Amino acid sequence: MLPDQDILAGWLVMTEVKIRNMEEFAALIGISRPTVSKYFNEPDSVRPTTREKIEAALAEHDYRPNMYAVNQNRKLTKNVGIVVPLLVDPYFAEIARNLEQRCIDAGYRPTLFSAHGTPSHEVEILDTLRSLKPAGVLLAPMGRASDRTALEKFCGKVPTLIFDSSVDEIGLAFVGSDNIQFTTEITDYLCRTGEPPCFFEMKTPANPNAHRRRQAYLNAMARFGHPAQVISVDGEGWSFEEIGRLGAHKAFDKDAFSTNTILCSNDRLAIGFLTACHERGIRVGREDGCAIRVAGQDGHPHSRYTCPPLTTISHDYDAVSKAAAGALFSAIEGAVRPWNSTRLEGKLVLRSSA
Amino acid sequence: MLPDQDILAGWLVMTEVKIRNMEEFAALIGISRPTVSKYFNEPDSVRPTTREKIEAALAEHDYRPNMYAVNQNRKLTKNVGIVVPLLVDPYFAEIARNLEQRCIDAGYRPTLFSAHGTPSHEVEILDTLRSLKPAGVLLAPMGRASDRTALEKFCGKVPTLIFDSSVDEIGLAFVGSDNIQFTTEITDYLCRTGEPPCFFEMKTPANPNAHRRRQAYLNAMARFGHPAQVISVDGEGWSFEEIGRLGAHKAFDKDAFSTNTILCSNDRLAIGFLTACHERGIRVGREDGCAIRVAGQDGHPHSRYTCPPLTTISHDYDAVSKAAAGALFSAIEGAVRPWNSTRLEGKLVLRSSA
DNA sequence: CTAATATCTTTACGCGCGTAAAATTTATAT
DNA sequence: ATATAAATTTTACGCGCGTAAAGATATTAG
Repeated sequence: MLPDQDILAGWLVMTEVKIRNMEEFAALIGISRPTVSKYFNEPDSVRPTTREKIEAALAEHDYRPNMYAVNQNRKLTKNVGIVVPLLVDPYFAEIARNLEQRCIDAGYRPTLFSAHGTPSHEVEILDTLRSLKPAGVLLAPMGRASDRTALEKFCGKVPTLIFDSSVDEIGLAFVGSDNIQFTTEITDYLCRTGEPPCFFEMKTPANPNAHRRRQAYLNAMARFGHPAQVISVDGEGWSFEEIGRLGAHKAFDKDAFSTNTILCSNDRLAIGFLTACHERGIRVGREDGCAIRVAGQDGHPHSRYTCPPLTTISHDYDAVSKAAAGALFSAIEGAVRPWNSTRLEGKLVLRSSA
Repeated sequence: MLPDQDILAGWLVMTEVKIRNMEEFAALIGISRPTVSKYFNEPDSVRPTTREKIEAALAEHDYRPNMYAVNQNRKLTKNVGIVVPLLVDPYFAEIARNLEQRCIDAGYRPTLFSAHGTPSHEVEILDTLRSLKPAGVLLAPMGRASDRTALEKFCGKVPTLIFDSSVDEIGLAFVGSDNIQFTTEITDYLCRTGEPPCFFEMKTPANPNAHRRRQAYLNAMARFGHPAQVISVDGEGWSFEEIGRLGAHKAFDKDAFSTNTILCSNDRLAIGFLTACHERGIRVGREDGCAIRVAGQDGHPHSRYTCPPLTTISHDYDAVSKAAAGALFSAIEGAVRPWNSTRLEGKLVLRSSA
């Protein structure tokens, strides 16, 4: 019960009243706590007139339910975890941003996590996540380095949608880009507009997308009747630019390229490749006077600003995040569907590098 | 109380027992719940022998306290909010990563937030943050567009350390880089090694760092006895690369540069500037045959991979985040100090662009 | 206007844990 | 061994809210 003098004080001084809990807040408006509780869980479940009263009071006295008390008994909260392998990579930052917004719009409370390129970190995140009792998780796994057992165990306990990089048949479903289409389309473009490309990649790529892309390149070249060449460079970890740069230098040193067109497995490798080209004084582009053409894959946020701007095939960020978030939400809300994989097409982005 | 058959089952099947709460967990080990509770709040506060018993049980039955129940009564949790204006900018992603790790190492639970370049988002984050009852917050404000009133109000309720971009005398303290030193040092370098630079910036910069840098440039040029030229380009928002690119084109069109050396207010502007140069066929660098020199400021993670690699003056990421996190933690743990401002020096990174 | 229905109020309990106080056991010092 | 301090157990209460049940009230349909 709220003492009368407090109500009076609140009436006189407005925002000065400190509301400690739902009880006090309800008393202030003159309705019962259970009704207020109902409002917070489903605003439409109360009569319009009471809803107005609550919202009016809400505007004046900035009370909000104690989220810890709210979630204590709830078996599933409104939390959604978003996990990416490396937030310092703007590609992941961008898709995470997109997913985050969709969660908010759907009434969930997203929390962002990055494994920062460290597999052990990924496991710790899953651990942390479990104690958050999330309604669901959107997870872009690290890939090869991921602890499969830990992932599987986690997916068994929390509704998890895998995106970006697939781990076979784990979680609710997979949503990502169609890497086959990516590489096929850009290979096709490169073949049509100049010398057929070679394929520049990491020897031990971080995730299976890279393998799909290599295979798609090989298939496309075979279909077009061109000789294929894959250049796999050394390097571990997530410093793709540096790996690309060093690998390019090494390849140039060995005169490894049998063509003037280089298709990189991803944009970050291509960025490093371009740096190496600049360092060697090699002009890159499709114009006259350029020695080689370089293309990437991903539509990395930075690809527009490389020198020359990078021709690439871009993820449909919006479509991927929409599909991923949508699939998770419908699963959370009860839809039961067998595991399935959605792979969305990318769009060619023609710029001056190739 | 745990029924005997469950204990037996636990003994036989090990991890099969589902422990629902601290009561059951304590009963399993044979100690009292309050002691277990004490352990979780301060492992050293219990006798070594009991601690061992608890940790042994912990290793076997993956029980962890319900964090919602734990935080419900706690006035301050172990949560720490980390808020940046734009996580898609690798500069912020990198410093956030650094801060996050320091929080974990210090026993706090960091949660990452990005305003995604939208001021209203920043306010919403502060709102969300309040309901998290964080022990403290590390906040890099958006700057000019921030809602000062909201910031001030928030800082009055939650121990908040401001970093990166200062808002005068708000929060516990400010930790950031010494923009004066930044610009003075790189201006000095440019003057010593070639034509004195002009200063390329946004007309309406996002945060006060830009003003400090411009002023430091003007002061340095005056001190060195060189004529100063500031080129302020149009553009709102956080798409610095595009603003730099378009601004550079416009400036070149008007033949605005009175010198062959351009010092950009930050690296992202410089990246856009370099793109414009490439688009116009202008060779950038300090070597023979280059038309202009371009330098940035920030030591952006990407600056190593521009073409040419960007000469810049880099934040001491490690020192800044160490000072920021340290100041917050000591304040949380009771240290009372008047508001103060720490500005750390940057290090010149010489690359081929200037 | 009455009946049926939707909404609200009252009352009451439980969640998982923090935490205080008093009694008891254990460790350490004399 | 005894006194003293430290750690632990027992007991008990409260936090802020979800939620169920039963009765009261308001709304809508007929």
